[in-house]
Amino acid sequence: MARARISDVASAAGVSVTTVSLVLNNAEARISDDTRQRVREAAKAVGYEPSSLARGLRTQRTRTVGLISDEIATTPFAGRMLAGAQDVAREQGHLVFLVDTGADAAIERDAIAALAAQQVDAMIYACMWHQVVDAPQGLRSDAVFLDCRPAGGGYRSVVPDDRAGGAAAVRELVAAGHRRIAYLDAGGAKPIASHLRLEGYLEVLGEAGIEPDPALHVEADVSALGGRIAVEGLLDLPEERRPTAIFAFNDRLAVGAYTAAHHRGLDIPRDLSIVGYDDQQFVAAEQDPPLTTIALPHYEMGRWAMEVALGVRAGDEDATHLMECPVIRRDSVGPPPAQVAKPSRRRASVNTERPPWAAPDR
Amino acid sequence: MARARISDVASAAGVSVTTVSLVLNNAEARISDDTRQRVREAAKAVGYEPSSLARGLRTQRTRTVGLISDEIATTPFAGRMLAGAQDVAREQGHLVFLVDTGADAAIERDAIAALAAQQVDAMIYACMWHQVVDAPQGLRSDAVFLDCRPAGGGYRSVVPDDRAGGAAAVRELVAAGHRRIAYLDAGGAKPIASHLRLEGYLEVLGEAGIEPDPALHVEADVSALGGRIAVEGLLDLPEERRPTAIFAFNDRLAVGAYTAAHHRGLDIPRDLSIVGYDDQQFVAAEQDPPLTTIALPHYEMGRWAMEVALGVRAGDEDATHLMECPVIRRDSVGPPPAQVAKPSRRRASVNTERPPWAAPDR
DNA sequence: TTGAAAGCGCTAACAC
DNA sequence: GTGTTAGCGCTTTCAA
Repeated sequence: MARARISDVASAAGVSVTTVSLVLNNAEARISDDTRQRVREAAKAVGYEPSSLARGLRTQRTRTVGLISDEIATTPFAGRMLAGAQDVAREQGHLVFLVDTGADAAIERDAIAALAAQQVDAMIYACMWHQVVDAPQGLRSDAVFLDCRPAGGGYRSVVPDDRAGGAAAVRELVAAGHRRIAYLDAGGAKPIASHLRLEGYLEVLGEAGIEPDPALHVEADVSALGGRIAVEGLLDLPEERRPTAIFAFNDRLAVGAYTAAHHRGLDIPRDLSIVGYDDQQFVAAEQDPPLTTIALPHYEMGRWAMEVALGVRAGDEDATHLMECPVIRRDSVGPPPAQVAKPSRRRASVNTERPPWAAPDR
Repeated sequence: MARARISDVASAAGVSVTTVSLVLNNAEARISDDTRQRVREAAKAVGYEPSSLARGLRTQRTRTVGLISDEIATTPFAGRMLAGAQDVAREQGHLVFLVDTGADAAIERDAIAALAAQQVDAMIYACMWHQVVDAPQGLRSDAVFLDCRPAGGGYRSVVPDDRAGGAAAVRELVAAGHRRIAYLDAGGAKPIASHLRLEGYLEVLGEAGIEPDPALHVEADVSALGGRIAVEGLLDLPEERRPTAIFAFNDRLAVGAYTAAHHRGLDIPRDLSIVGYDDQQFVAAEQDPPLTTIALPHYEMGRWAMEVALGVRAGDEDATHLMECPVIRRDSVGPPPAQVAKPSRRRASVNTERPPWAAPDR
């Protein structure tokens, strides 16, 4: 059977369509309770569901929002942003159009046009990871950027506070007593977060009066293998320069550090402490031992973006909102192995026996 | 400035709206090339973009599809299904409404109603993993189920061929020479795939004339830790009953198997071969050594579902389409360690030397 | 307290 | 070849 229209409800209830519309939209209007009742029953009886299309055409508001992203939906890293955005959309009675563009400019342009043709009430432009992007042509000026910032400004945006996050990570290590802390950085086309986290790292080293050792700032291919290789290099350092703790740019790199440590027969955190970044779902918590890390507030950023886009929350015009990255304490951080007073003759080598400095010191 | 309407284009080009509509929709109609040209220019000049709302209202086709899922978008496991579905939607000029319900029945019901009110042309009901579900009330009968089947039938659906996938995994191991092959199964509320893969396992054991050993069918909590614990049990078996290979229900469990093996000082694949399932993005390939596994054809299933939903492909009415799970060969499978003719005195212990039987036998 | 009617922007049957 | 016009299903102004 065809969809019931408002006129069907009207005739079933013996009133005009105006009345039906007024009742169903809970208008203030003075309609007798009796009529209200009749209309509601009639609507239920004929199975009436208003057409969003017709309503949208008339009101010029569609209760619809477009979320365009590079590939957050089809990649396993940032899905929680979608959850946050969707939850808000649902709370506000909106539906979301999602389009992953694979970072293809042509697809992006078409998507923006299609979304505009749909007359979405709001638009969110999201990235899989924190970056500065060129705002796509044709993007409406009230769009909000999620996990990225437009190169020229001019839009509201939300990104993680990676500098503070990096600082928090290193502070965690300093508080445990570490002084020789390496930063296992991302190599190649360094993401902006890598610079920011480095700043946090240096800042805390400064606070703690630790002289940064350039040898402890290493770069790696962002993968478990890349992390492993770089950490092997770190562990090859002469003992007195070897790090007792590693702050990894992200959890994948941290996983590589685990592998390198295990191959050396090193125990985490007894012989080496590690803190990651991202709190990647189903990886950070599943390491052995579970990885202490800094969480990317994906869900919260998703919520923030949608709230601002829908006008539920006021986002400062043309400003970037920094969102806190909380420390997730698990079991990969402990006190450093006891100091060796003077350089020993031992060379870096595969340790199968428990190293002498490995006894916990508290 | 307000959106340009079709009438703006018409007056700019000095023609009627009919002509504009005909031209812009590439109708066969007899319109002079000259007019076509003028209309196109006028449209571009005023920046005309047709309103999908008005068009949808008039034609009763919205070029829009609703994809409702439990949580494929917000969880890191099945995002590629979305990529497949989206790619097809884009190719067909459709936009997709995505709603993750978190498997909440009330949210699901509301979402279905909202999507119906939007007059989506098609609807896909997707799950994060292969399961049999109760078709939600109110779901239109031409909806297609993705990675799940409706309990009572009556809908078109696509799921992975887990039985064949399980068989392929075990065949891989048998071909490498293994006879003592464990199935590291999912415990608890066993997913339907667990039964199916077990069938495949038993089938291939039968083909190979291997008597299934109940001690080699173990269950684990579906997590790396769960896998590790279960595999430790397996490795504690007396040598002659100990498995030389493990087929894990999924990659997460396989990761646990890696951990257990490493703690025993066992090398993969020299001392123990492992095959996983899922080809989970960024985990299977990043293991050390990279994990041989069976891929879940997420992208292809997503494509299939959208193609059928949009009528690009004929899906058999009320039938479940089984999609092949390809073997992804990496480096975790090798020949079994040489047989020890009679129980030896060697106990399970950390092997640092390469065992004499480790030479490849083909 | 309720109803008539205009109109949101478009397509398509029909007329010329 | 091209134009007129009737709706698609709704909201909302204005009148009664």
